[in-house]
Parts: sequence; C-alpha cells; structure tokens
Amino acid sequence: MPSLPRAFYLRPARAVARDLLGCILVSRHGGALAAGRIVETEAYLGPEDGASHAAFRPGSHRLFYGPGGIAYVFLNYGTHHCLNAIAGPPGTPGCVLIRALEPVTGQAVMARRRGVTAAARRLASGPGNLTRALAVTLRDNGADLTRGPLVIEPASGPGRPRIARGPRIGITRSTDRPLRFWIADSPFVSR
DNA sequence: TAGCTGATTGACT
DNA sequence: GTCAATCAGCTAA
Repeated sequence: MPSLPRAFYLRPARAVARDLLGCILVSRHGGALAAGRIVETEAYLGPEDGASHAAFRPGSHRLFYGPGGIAYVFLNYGTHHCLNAIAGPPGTPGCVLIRALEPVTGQAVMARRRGVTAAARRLASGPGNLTRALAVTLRDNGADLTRGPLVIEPASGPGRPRIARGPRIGITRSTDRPLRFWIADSPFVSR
C-alpha cells in the first residue's frame, strides 16, 4: 500500500483535515507494525488562528511554514505527545491534529505500550493515547509522512465515511471555529 | 535563572 | 464534576 502523495498535503488545512478521515496511520517504530484508521482530526491555521501553535509557539514556525506532509510532534502538559501533519504548500502555515484512531493492526502492541488490556476502542482515542499506542515521540518531529517509519496511507474500504463537523475542544482560544472533523458513527472518537 | 503556560489523561468525589 | 502530574520553550528580570 503506497502512502498518500505529497500533493495531498499541499492544500488548505481544512480540506486536509476532512480528507484525512478514514485514512490509515501506520507506525513501524520499534520493528513492530501498528496501524489505525483516522476517525477524528482538527485543523489549525496560521497566526490569524489564535489556537494555532503557529501563533504562539515560535519554535515551531519552521515546520508550520514548510511544505505539507511533515510530522509536527509536541509535548504538552508535560506528559502527553500530540501528532500533527503539516498542511499547505511552503510559505503557507497550517496543520492538522490527529486526535483519534480506530486500531486496525497491532492491537496487541498498542495495548502493551498503553499498559492496558483494555478494549480496542480505547487504545488510541485521544491525542495522547494515540501517540503512546504508536510510540510517537519528539524524535518524530519533522519526519516525512510520505516515507519513513511513520506514514499515512489512503482510505480503504467502500465509499466515504459520514463526516460530522463542530467546534474544536480542549483549547482555550478561538473555540468557536468549526474546524474539528470526525466520523459521525465511530465509537472510537475521544470524549 | 525562575516562573509560566498548555491542542491531556486518568483517578477520584 | 474537579484536580494533579510533568516538561519544553518562551518570557521577564
């Protein structure tokens, strides 16, 4: 299965966030294969978007303004990593936060990394859980998502999923913008 | 150098 | 529903 082409990411973050739903995120970290279907995303824009790290995390500017298809990983609240895909052509800031996954392959590995025997539906439901299940760390910051140990593959299966849209959650600014997308009938979205 | 903030989670009342 | 854990990178001094 080929990964999504660079061109996929060279579009507005809003469009990338929506089209990423249903795609498969694949991690080969540690020699183990772990993959899941993306069921929840959020779009973050440039400085005009008050919630975007492009506006108040200058250390990340280089990535935000670079070409799409690059991973942006950061640590927040000291304990949790968050995985983003940079979107838009060079010079255009924007990224997509991947919030939740439906485990497809390697559930045993994910469960072991999570330290739980829990049901699959909780393995990657939430940005922090997702990165832990796939062993994504700050080392992946700046990694190429079109080739490497961490890639995203096109959606498989019949038709397009039913997509819901609403305000983003867990943030303290610009909470009124409808930039959060998720698969409407999926039980794997975060709370 | 000290202090602050945050796109979260899980445990507890 | 509330609340602490915990750290990278910025800001102020």
